Amino acid sequence: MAATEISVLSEQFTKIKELELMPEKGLKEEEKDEVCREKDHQSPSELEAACTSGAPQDSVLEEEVEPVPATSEESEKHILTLQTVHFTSEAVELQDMSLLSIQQQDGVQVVVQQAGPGLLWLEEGPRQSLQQYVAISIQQELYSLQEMEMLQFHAVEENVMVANEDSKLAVSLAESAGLIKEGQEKNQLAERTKEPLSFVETMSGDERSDEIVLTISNLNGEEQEDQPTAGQADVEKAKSTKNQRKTKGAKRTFHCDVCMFTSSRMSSFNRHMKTHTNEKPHLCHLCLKTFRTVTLLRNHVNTHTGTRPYKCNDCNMAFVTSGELVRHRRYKHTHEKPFKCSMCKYASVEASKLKRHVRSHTGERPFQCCQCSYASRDTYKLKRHMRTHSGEKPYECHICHTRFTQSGTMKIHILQKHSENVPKYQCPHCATIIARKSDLRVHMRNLHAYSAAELKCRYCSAVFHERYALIQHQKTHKNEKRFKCEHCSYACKQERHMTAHIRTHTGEKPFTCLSCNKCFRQKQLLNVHFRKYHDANFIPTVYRCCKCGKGFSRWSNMHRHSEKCGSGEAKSAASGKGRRTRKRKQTMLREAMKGQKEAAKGWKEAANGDEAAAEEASIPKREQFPGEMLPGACGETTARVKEDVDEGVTCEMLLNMMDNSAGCTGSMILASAQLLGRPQETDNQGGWRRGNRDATW
DNA sequence: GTGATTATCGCCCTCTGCTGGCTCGTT
DNA sequence: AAACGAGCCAGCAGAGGGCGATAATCAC
Repeated sequence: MAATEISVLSEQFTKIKELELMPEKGLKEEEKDEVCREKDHQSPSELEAACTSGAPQDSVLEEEVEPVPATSEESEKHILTLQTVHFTSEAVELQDMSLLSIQQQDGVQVVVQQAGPGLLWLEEGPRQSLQQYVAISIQQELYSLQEMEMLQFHAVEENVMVANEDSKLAVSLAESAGLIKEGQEKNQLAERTKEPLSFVETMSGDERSDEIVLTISNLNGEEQEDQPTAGQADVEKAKSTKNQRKTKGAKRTFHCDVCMFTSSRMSSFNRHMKTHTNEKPHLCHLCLKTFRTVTLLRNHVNTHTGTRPYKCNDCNMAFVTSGELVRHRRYKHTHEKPFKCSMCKYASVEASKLKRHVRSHTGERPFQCCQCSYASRDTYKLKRHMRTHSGEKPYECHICHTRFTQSGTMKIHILQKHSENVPKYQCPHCATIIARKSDLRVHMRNLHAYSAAELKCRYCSAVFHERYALIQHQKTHKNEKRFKCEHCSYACKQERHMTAHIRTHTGEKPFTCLSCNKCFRQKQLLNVHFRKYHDANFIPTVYRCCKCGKGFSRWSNMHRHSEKCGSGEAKSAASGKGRRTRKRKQTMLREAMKGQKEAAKGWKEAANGDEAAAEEASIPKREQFPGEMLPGACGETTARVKEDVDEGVTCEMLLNMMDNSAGCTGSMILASAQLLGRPQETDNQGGWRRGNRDATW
């Protein structure tokens, strides 16, 4: 706290008037502004007080009160102008704790309380919670107290410079009151309490008016950085209130009534006052823009001429002002960062950057969006955020003209969409390559993060703590023939297959032909037998080579022959493989392709199937997979049909079964027709053409 | 009083990371 | 066909760097 000079005549007391509250931003937390809120209740008239009992009868209080902004945007600083009240010291009994109570017109009291020898307290305001004490010594010192209670002493020591002709005496109020030790710092005091702390700055007022300007600052409050300045200055007021206050015979102090500016130099003060006016006498002859100072004009003209006299020795940058060059060198070359964060290792070149950084520690968000609850820590983020409300997308891709709200988003877009050498990010834990780093992070979080909960395999008892490991493990169960025969090497994927297989070891044949008593292991085999030997309408299939026309009772024999003949049988299968590689864009096509896959797998599996059952049915396995599925055939149905075939059930058996089944679908018929190699006998909907069937069967 | 220096404000930028919708492949 | 998973992608915000401009202060 800068000491200020005051001039208080001996044997004079002063009364307080509240001169002005400095308007501030409305973003301050209310708890910081208790003092101000209290003051808000005070109207100018409230501050007009009259001496009550105990006050000298011959004293006349001259009260000048200026309006207090009645907003919640309280100031952390208050200017109290003390005007001398000319009553004599004899009129005041300097007894301990005597009071000079000043009754204000509307009932609000300003209590002038004598704290002790040499001290005068001024208790202000109607509420005891606000106790702005100003202790004034009879010996010309002026002090302040926020709290004077012994046990919760919150007053802040403030050196009050006494602008005396003979001496400037800085006396700590607390020291004077004997309540705190000499030299105790106000910061230490601040740490001792969480209650708002205030201190008083005293500034010498106009000599003739004997005004003393007190600035009460809330020590717990934050700095006034980034707070809006006072409202637009009233130029006339500024001119009329050139408070070139000075102390009696001492160093003059010039105080701006528009803002808090003070200066001991007239030139500085005058230069400052020009900031409150629109006076810009210096004209640029190139663009007719005007400036306040010659220096500003010169810098501006340099922007026209491109003159940048301050050149960096380490790079080709040049600047208009020397300050810019110094700062540039700190950023780019010397890396000198004088502003260091006390809470982390951050350091910055500029103080404003440190202030901005500190908000990341404090969580302060002074910049509130007017349309939503968002608040940002700096102006740019708020401005950027406002685009979400306006829909503005100022950044456009020069290639595809897509627009973006942020330049970074556009940059990523161009890099990923329009660049050739797109960077890829390899997952360190697996082979996955991901285009964006952030997505790689998501990948690692989802798949490679340790899971405290046990991730159990759905097929076995294995347990994992990483999702990726679980997935990889479960893939090992895919196509796994989990049912293994205890008596041989046979294995299959379905339990019913194993049941049928076990009968080959036990010899069990539960299905008996009613006509000849022949027994079979599977019902389907019995059905085939019955139709072949006991059904008069049964016509055996003859497979003919498409090249030479030779007939065969078994498809496998025909196929083996046709390969030697150069038949296109094998060729058609190869062309189907090519189609499998095409991208499936439509559901029908996908299903068709799936059916082809299943058919191909079924073919392979059939080659390793139950030869005994096949022999028993007298139909070779390969006859069951003559070619590809047509588009539209249900893959699942094909798989089911294939599985039955795998058990030794022939296509004819299946068709019979389906023919007698109410649940028979077109796709099932079509699948069976495919398996029989006679898709031409189905209609467009997969239905069996009864006539053809009858002719064949 | 004036120029130089320093401090401050404000703006824009980049880098970074998270989020959720979308798309596509798999189940 | 639907559910689900995973990568792609744009939107959005946090944090900090850099600089233009101007006011305040210092030195002469």
